Amino acid sequence: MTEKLYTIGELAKELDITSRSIRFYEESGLLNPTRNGQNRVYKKKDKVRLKLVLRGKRLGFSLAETKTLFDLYDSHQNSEAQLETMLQMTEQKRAVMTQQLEDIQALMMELDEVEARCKDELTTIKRGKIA
Amino acid sequence: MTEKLYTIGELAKELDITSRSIRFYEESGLLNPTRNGQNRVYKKKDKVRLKLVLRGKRLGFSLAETKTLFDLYDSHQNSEAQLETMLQMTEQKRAVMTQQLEDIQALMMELDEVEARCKDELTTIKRGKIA
DNA sequence: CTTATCCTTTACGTTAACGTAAAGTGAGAT
DNA sequence: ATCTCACTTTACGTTAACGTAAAGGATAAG
Repeated sequence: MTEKLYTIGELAKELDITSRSIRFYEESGLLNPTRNGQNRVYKKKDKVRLKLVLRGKRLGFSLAETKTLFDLYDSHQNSEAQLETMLQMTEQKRAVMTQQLEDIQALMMELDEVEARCKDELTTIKRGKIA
Repeated sequence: MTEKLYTIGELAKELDITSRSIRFYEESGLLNPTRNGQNRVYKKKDKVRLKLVLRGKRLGFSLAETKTLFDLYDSHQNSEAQLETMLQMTEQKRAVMTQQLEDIQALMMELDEVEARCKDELTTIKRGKIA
């Protein structure tokens, strides 16, 4: 069973980003694809990493933050200091996400209201047109 | 009952941002405080707006997007086109937030795992120290 | 053989969201 | 009176995350 490989273009298309972005993430130390000659070759593992980067972005992580997490995760040294740094970061992120959850819920409710009003208004307008 | 008023510094301190940011938001058309001479005077309504801007930021809204929403909300013209634009935007944002919710849940679970491992490792290390 | 389509590197350009410094105004305390 | 402090405007600087153009190499199709 041979592993599935990707070119940069394929990955870009599939994840709906540009090749430039992928190269930039590599420049930033977030990816390390192998090479076939001068061309980059991405494996499943690389794709997973890339997806993690994108998820991080959606959640408001900077590339630098994501890199720190990757580095911590990669270095399997697990020194006491490292672990505590890790726990500290997770704690912090948890707080941010909790806040985000609150924000999302609040905004969702407001969107519901706005939507209801809009639809109300629209039907009123249309009734006017009929009459 | 006289309404409570704020200076820019008070607002900045309370919301933990800089005065510069608040001025920048005004420059961007998001705020319109009254003046006492040359000094800005903020009322409750302005504070609410500012809070909305900050919540928007936490959710990944650009200032431009927030402004568009404010403008749509402010202009009470409620033309059919306007309303449909509004509905379209809310729909779009709802999608983004749904994605964010998924992302948060996924990450939360991973954080749980990481935390568990870290704590495990730490107690192991400490047991080693005792022995 | 050339045309097209990927890929590559190098390097300068761009945008958002402020930071920061300079220079000045107005009110209150000493 | 002058000092201090919070406010003001103007304007240039900064950072992240790419965009984009230039110039070229490799491979498959016509």
